[in-house]
Amino acid sequence: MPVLRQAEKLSHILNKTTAASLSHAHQAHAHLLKTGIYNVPRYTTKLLSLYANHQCFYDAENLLNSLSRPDIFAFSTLIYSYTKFNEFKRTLRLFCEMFYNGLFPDAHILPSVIKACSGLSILEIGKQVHGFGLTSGVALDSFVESSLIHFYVKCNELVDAHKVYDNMVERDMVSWSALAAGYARKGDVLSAKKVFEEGKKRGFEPNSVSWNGMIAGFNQSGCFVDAVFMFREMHLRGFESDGTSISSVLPAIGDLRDLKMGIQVHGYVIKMGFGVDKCIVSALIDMYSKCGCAPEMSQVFEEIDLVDLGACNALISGLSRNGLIDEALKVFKEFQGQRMELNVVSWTSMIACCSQHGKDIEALELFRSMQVAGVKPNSVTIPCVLPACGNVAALTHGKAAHCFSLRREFSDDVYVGSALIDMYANCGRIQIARRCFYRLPVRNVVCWNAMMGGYAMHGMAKEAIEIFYQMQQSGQKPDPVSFTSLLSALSQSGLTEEGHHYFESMSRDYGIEARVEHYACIVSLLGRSGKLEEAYSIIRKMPFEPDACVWGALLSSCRVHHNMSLGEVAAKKLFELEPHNPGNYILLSNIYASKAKWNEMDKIRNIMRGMGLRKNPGCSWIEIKNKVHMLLAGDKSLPQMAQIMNKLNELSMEMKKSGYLPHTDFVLQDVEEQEKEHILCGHSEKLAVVFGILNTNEGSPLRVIKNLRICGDCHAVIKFISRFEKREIYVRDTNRFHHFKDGECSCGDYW
DNA sequence: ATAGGGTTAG
Repeated sequence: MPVLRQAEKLSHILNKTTAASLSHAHQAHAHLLKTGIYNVPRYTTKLLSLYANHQCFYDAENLLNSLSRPDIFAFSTLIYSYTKFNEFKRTLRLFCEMFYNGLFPDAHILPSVIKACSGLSILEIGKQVHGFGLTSGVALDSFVESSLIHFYVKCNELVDAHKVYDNMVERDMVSWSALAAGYARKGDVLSAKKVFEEGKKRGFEPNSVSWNGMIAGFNQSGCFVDAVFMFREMHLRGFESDGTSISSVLPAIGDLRDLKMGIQVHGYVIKMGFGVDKCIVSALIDMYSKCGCAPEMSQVFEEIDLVDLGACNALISGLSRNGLIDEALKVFKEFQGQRMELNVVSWTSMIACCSQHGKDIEALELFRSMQVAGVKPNSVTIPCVLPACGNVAALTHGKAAHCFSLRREFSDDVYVGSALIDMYANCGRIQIARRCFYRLPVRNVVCWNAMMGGYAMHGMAKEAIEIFYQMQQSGQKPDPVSFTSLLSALSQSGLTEEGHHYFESMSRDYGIEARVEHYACIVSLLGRSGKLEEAYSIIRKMPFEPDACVWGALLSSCRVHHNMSLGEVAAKKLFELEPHNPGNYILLSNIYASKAKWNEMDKIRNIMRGMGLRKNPGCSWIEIKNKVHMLLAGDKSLPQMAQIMNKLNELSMEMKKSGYLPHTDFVLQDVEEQEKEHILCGHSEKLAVVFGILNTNEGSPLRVIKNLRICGDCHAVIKFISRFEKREIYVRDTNRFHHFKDGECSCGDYW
């Protein structure tokens, strides 16, 4: 067959090849191979683009590699497609190969290449591409420059983005809306609006992409008021919002809890027929959930014709946000049953829901199930599951999650890092927490606060103060949380003077007004050292209403220092603020008990009984050989209970011999006559310690975590055990570690 | 053939 005829045939096949039929492409490819017209760019380029649009990248690259002299069109076709399908690494590889083939990119290819650099957020490579563009002159093109602006914005280099913008000969709508959106995304409201206005001054009307970029940008940087403002402005200027603007503004409306506005937008959605848009529906569900409207949220979900995953996820997190944990779990299981392909967001939401609402074991179980289900946890999942590990001392699970992050290379993420610091500190491994902290290449305020909080929990005030100064030396300003951590560290160590100093300094030197949690810290700081009157006078001078935490801090201090009159004041307030919290009644009745005011004590107990309130069950966790054991006071079902009781008896004999007497106050009021005989009552932390002694090697330290405050009697008993059994014992209660060694405790006597 | 915008998890 003459070459011409063959070419015609090929051309015919290629023209027949629609997006739907790949077989024609393969046929044409075979034809190319058979004939000698392999290097006719017209055909190969067409074929390349067919392959690429079908995402048959293997075939496409095969074809490209078989060309003896691929031209620039062949490369640009494939590069364009790679970028279009987010195959950014392939884009960059091909870009390099172009140079090896002696070809130089033109202004048509660079935008795709730069977009790939944006997608991968690799600043260095992008800068090199930029440099090449400048030296070759290719960068003097508005398309290239716009993509460069976007690239620098994406890499958080606003200054460079602005430089590109400044050097442009002719700016267009795309360039200034990209820059304005960049400033909006960074939260620089003034610059964003300035650039936005400048475009208008030059005679360009913002189009829908410009408006949407601003709304989305403000939304992402937390400038919710500005996001909603832009949305309104857009309408005033006569722009109809499209689906994108709606789904960008709804989260902002939700965060502002602006239900009225939300309902208006919902109405608009219905009117415009946007109700079929997946993103909008998810955003509506999210908005209602943030406004606390669980029924409306569920209704939007009910009305969806074709349920999509985004909406399911929004529903799960919405239920969780509104405290409907069991509902969320039910819905999650239902979706699973309906063979819904749950993704990493679904699982992560569910895990977060459990770990945020005290269902730690469930969270750990879900984390395991998700991996069994073949869904890979990501850098958001890890910080959701780690607190659960910390709460129940599941160090092995925590370490596994740590290893997982190392393998997947997101252990350097600031949120993962902070959660790791927190988890290790909560599991009593402050040195590992410390190592994680110093390993982090970049730290934000959350990391610093986590480290300070860890030291606080371990009563290491000196180290906490050091971190407080280090963070400032490294240019990180403290935030309100930093002061909470710092003050609680000082409070744990009884550094009253210093605590007072930093409390004053907070507003004076740092411009941070004391929040209610800071008042709670300073009250417990003063209360701990017995300065109860001073604490009370601070409460009275507070510029806003003290909450239950503040009064609670005062009440527990009164309990420790046996101050009845102030204790009654605090308790009275607490009974108003949280009438159903049994802890407050118990504290007050314990104060009465310590003063032998049996009548008053009985009165409080009767009130409790009348309200049907029972003491929160105490429980402790201990991890032994990779398994977490939960111990409940008086749990008869524990297999080793008999052994534990034997051991307790043995210990109690020893204690009697060395003259130990239990506290005479509240502990004995709570227990059965028979148990009083044993001196050692059934409190869970004590059970956990003995359980640990029975099940671990001699000399190895024990780490126990308790959900409530450690009991005074247990405190003394564990001190004894630490000496008698020659064990280091760490017990963490609600906010700190008690380190028992050689009959001493790191925080001195019972607190 | 080329550039800019969206939902749900911390």
